[in-house]
Amino acid sequence: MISLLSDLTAIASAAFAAENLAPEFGVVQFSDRPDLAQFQCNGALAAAKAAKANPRAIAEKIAARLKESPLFSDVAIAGPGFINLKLTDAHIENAMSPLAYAPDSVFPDTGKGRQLVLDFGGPNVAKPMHVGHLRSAIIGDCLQRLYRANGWKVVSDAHLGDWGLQMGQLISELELRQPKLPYFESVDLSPYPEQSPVTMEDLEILYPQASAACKADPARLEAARLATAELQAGRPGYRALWRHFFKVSEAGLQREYASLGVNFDLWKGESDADPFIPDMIERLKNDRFAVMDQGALIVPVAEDGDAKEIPPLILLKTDGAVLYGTTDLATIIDRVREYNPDLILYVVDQRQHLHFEQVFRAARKTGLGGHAHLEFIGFGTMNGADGKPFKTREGGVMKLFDLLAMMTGEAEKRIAEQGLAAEYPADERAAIAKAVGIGALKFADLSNPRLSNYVFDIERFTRFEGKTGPYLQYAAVRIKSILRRAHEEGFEAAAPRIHSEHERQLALQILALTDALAAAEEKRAPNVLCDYVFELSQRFSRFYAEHHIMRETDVELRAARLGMAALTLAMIERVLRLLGIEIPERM
RNA sequence: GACCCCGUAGCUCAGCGGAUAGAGCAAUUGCCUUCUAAGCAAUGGGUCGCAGGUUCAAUUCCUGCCGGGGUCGCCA
Repeated sequence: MISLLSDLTAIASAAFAAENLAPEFGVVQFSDRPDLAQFQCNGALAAAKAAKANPRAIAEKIAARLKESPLFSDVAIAGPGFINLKLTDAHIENAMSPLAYAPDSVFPDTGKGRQLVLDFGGPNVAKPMHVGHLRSAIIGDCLQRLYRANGWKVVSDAHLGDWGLQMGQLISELELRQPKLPYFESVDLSPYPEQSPVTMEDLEILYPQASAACKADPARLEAARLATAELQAGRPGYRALWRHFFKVSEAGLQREYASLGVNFDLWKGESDADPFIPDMIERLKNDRFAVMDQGALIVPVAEDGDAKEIPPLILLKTDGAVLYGTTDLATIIDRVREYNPDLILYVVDQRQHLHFEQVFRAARKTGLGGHAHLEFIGFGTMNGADGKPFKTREGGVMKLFDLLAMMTGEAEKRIAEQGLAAEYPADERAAIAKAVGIGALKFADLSNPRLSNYVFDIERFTRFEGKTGPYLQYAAVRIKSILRRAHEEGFEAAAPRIHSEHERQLALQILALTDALAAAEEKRAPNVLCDYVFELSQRFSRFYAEHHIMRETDVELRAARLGMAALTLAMIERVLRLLGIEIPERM
């Protein structure tokens, strides 16, 4: 692992310590002024403030010590006391050399020995997946890949919504339509039929109608509530029917996630927490954490110093049914018992922030979270051109399946427009279009900071120019093409060397990946990776425009440049893999 | 009403205590008989919502205001 920033920070910290100043002042960062330096340390300014001393005088002392290190080709003081640093080319080349034969050594071992559980706050059973679930899937998938690559043990859970009111709504709706089905007898008639009475298509029609009926008619809502409570209480026919709903939906959801290239270790749902609920409630009542209030069983979670009143977490409704707060809390018990995680991340829409704040407080207060740090990873919405959450042209919620088809179609159009892949077999062309369409969508989504809302603009996302997924895929394909030709010509590659400013800038960016990976993990921010890989591709393009590799007659120089190209590709591949974006072999 | 997020170039967005505020798109201008020009090089474009405050230093932190989005116990 090569973390230039950590290494340089260690050296600068030692210099501060040697001057009897706090080593924390030695933080080194990439330079804000690339025209002046590669790296900078601003610690002298802060140290001067703390010691009420002259910042330039402190900077002079630190710089004098740094100049003793053979790593630097230049140590300079600028402005009020910035310490500007440049590395020697020899050091940059040395730092790159391990990467050339072990590219995976870029990954920082930040997660070593630590366990992460990733909760995707998944879609609801019996409802089709739509764009609202897109960001959770894309961001969550990127995070699971990133944490795994950085050495964490990761367990990801789709965590389907399968235990709430929507199940009762479906059951009572179906009961109304087909009262003769055995599931509705109040006595246990098991074994129930193995064949589901409904298909996914049936559910997609059934649910909106049930939902609308409940909105319009209080009696229907009451029936749905009752069915929910009875399902949770264990009524055999309802449980059997519910299992059919779950199975039928799960198959459909797995297909949709797979087409997006997203996989989970666990396909659990809220219902999997059910066995833990009775004990949990018993314990929380005994320990006086849970109290009755207005007919419901709640856990008060207000804390001193709250800027506003935080409502309590409701464990049991007046009718005895549980809510998602209950299952979320019980799920923590399950996860602590099963994995004893250090960290649990919830990748869920920002609008659920308050809900998770309540759950986390309840977990902390009652101690049932073990030593796990619970963290809410919120995200903004994908909006239409009108600034409202993205809808179909007809105003309905767009299904994920349709969105992916739309992206692939647009990609196909773009590829054809450019006359790319024209003479490739049709199936390869289709595969490229799919990779480009999905890559465009994922990159557009991930390159925004998580919390920002963004506007869906298919035309912009699928462009091959600018900061887009297709641009990056194409950049990688171009490098592949060069390497393939070189191979055909029998040209050897060697360790990358620095002969020009373009090579120096490219090499520094290659070496910045470890720090970018660590920063992306720490901030749980995929956009850091997007920024990194875009900058890397741009620097490669400059290098590529300036230095013609194949035409280079100096054999050693050509070999070093091939090595640089290969190393750049290796880094782009690694980052795009973390983003969940495929790179075609050719385009 | 309270609380949370957001207001930065024509557009979409970064940056979030430091040196000349960045990128992509759009605009203008060069560069393809040369590794895929989907690129590269260059130019123009900003009182960082408004008003105060803290600091040697504020787009960045604090307060107030204006504008947009969101949330506020028995849905998820």
